[in-house]
Amino acid sequence: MKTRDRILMVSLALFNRDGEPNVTTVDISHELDISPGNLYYHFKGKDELVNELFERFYEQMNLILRAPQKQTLATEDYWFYLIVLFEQIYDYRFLYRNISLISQRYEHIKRPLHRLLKLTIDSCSTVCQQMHTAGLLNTRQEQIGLLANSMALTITYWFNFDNLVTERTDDDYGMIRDGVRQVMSLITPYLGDLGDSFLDAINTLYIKQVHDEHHR
Amino acid sequence: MKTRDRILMVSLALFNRDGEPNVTTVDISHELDISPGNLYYHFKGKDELVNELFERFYEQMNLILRAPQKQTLATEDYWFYLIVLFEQIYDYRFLYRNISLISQRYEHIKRPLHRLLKLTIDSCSTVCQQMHTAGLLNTRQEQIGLLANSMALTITYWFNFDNLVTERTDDDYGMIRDGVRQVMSLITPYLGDLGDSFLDAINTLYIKQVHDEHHR
DNA sequence: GTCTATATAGGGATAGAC
DNA sequence: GTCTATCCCTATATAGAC
Repeated sequence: MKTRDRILMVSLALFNRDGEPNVTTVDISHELDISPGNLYYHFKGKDELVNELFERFYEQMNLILRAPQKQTLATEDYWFYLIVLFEQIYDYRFLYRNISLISQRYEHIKRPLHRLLKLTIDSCSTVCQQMHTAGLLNTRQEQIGLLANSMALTITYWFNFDNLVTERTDDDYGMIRDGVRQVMSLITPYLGDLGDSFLDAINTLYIKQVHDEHHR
Repeated sequence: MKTRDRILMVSLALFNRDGEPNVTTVDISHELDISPGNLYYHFKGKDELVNELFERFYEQMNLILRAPQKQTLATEDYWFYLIVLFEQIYDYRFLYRNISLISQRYEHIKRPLHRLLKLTIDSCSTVCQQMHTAGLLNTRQEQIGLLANSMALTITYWFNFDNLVTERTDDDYGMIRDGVRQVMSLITPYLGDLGDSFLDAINTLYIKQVHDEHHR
């Protein structure tokens, strides 16, 4: 594996673990057992490092978030869709952990990040609209905007919130599971009769997963 | 006004405007037209400054968040309650803007901040429980936990989210109004028949406020 | 490509005069 | 209480040898 790529991988890991503002170029090079000078041979500076990580994230997110607009998902796929989305964010959660600061400090990231957030709302909106059209979602038109906001807000800040409130270790997959569940809970009240059975299904799956983890 | 208090006030204003990590002790003293040395005469350092601001916030929040547990609110007061809560957070929004970082950097703040978040969830839970008992909230017991989570998450990150997504100027009162509306929207689907009229009432008030602002 | 050594800058903090 | 001067530390970044 090329040094350049190793730097990117280790940086991502450290940023996610300790938070981007708390990780220095010296920390990164030390973790890699290379000299700081070497790191600066591969990257002009910390900026370029963060920018490149963001770029990779951006490409992926763009694909994921635009998927619902390209083709209507099957009902049973919404669940899966959320998992994919959460897993992607989880991999680059450092970007969301100090989102204001990163948006301020890294000029190149500011605009595309803003676009991603807008896109997240749009994507949620599209999904709701599709469910509404399919007769699944029993909601008034003006509620959809608010609902999409709530979904996007939850998606954006879930790991942040969970991290502050619970005592989970950072690599706990339950973070993702609970995040998906939390977003789902925003939709269930609009599902009408389906809602209850849907809720039961989620809870069964939820309890099953917790059970599985416990006995692993 | 004593210098010590002026320092606190100006610090709060700068933290809120630019974000705590971007404000230095030199910035603060410069804004006050005093020397950095003078600032350090009144406060041991930036830590003590932030800690004291947080303490004031903590006292207030404690009072507000415990109110619902002390006595059941009248139905029409929930709206008002949310406004009070959002206004308090707005005054110290710098604490929420970089909440992870502040929780990491300021050891003294970590635990009480954690308690405040827990308390926020509890408070939301209590309110939901009360509405449920009063027959207003048509929800299954296990949904209340998730609902309280969503409310707390929205309350915690609203200004953050709004700030990233909209182009509002920071002193726009609409931030608070929309935040309240967003939290309310989480409850409305459970209000049954009342929900629609409630939703209409919110929207009327909302449109009225926007209209008023526009013609001020 | 990688190293060592070092420059630079900024923020936090103190000493001592007034 | 307030100021000036200054120190220290840390993080970013560069120069030049290997």
